[in-house]
Amino acid sequence: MKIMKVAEDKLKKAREEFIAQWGALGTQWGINRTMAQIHALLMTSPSAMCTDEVMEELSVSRGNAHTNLKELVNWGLIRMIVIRGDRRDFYEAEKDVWQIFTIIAKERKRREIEPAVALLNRCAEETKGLKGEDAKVFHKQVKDLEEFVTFASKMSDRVASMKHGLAIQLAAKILG
Amino acid sequence: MKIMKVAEDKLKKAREEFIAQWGALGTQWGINRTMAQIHALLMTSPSAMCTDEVMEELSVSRGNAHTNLKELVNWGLIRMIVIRGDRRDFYEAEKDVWQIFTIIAKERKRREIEPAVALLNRCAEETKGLKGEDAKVFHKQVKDLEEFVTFASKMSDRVASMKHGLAIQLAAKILG
DNA sequence: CATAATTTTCATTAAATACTGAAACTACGA
DNA sequence: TCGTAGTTTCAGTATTTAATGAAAATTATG
Repeated sequence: MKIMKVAEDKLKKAREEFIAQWGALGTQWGINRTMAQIHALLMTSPSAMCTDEVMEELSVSRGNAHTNLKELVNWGLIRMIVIRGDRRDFYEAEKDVWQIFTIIAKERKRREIEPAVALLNRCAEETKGLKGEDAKVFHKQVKDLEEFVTFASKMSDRVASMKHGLAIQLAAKILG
Repeated sequence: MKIMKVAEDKLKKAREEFIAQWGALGTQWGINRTMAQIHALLMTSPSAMCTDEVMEELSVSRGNAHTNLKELVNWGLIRMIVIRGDRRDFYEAEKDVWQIFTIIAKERKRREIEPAVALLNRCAEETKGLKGEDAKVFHKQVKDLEEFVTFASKMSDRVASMKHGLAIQLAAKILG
């Protein structure tokens, strides 16, 4: 089609920008560009897509598309679906923002918080009761960090396990 | 000193582990290893340190030490101090965990949240009122994300600007 | 002002991470 | 059982990011 309606063109441009930039942002939060782009693509797609469509839309290799689709399935941000009479695997994104948030919070906790807590625990334990100025300073700092991070972790769990509506109520209290 | 007391040895081991592992964790949250290690080193140091001491302790180059010390000062996680009669710059870490938390939250917001909000705003604006199934799907998703992220951002501000004591009270409510 | 101590910059090198493309594998229908 | 369409893996390559080390700039001191 040579001539495209202005509205269609606008949408296409906006969507392309969204996908490209979401990919760039992804690298900021420690997920690779392709993974973030696929996520953006599927979140804003009106229908499920197969691997080849993803490859085509983002101009990436099959291996790259495949790896990142699987990773997104692992996270729970997208799911594989089967279409009757089609041998290919299709994928669709979770679109509920609260769900997306809780999934990401859970994953971040697993990768960023839990190892930190484990380390802090270990270091606090190993230096408990040691004498001397240096040991005191070290132990206190590590202990303080441990308590704070453990606490923050519990809070995060609590909030992430709420129903969307309840979380909104809580937020209203805080902001109000 | 050839022979070291057991207690000193234990402390040294624990501190070395803490610094090494904190560095590894740092890479998970998108800050480079050296920066995280310097932070760990200074947080658990009983006194301020100069660049050469940092280089020595972590076995890193002058350039690397310098760059990351400056970056930590920028963040506000450490500060430069002057010692009478010594030309060298010394550095000491902020040790209060609530302060550390608010500084990190602020920086993360600036780097991760704000650009996302700007993008979502732009994309929602550009597709407002467009006709067609695809445009509707795109606009709704982007709008939902925008609202959620804006909201989360406000919450984060609110919590980070609280005094430690108040935050604890609030947390007690949530956990209670 | 000269010089010595220290900090800062930056071109180069090294390390970590992401991507490609082709081969191996799997499942299915003829 | 063979051929085909699709999926999965992975060695090699490209890209991105971090670290080095030496030179340039800055600052204090006699």
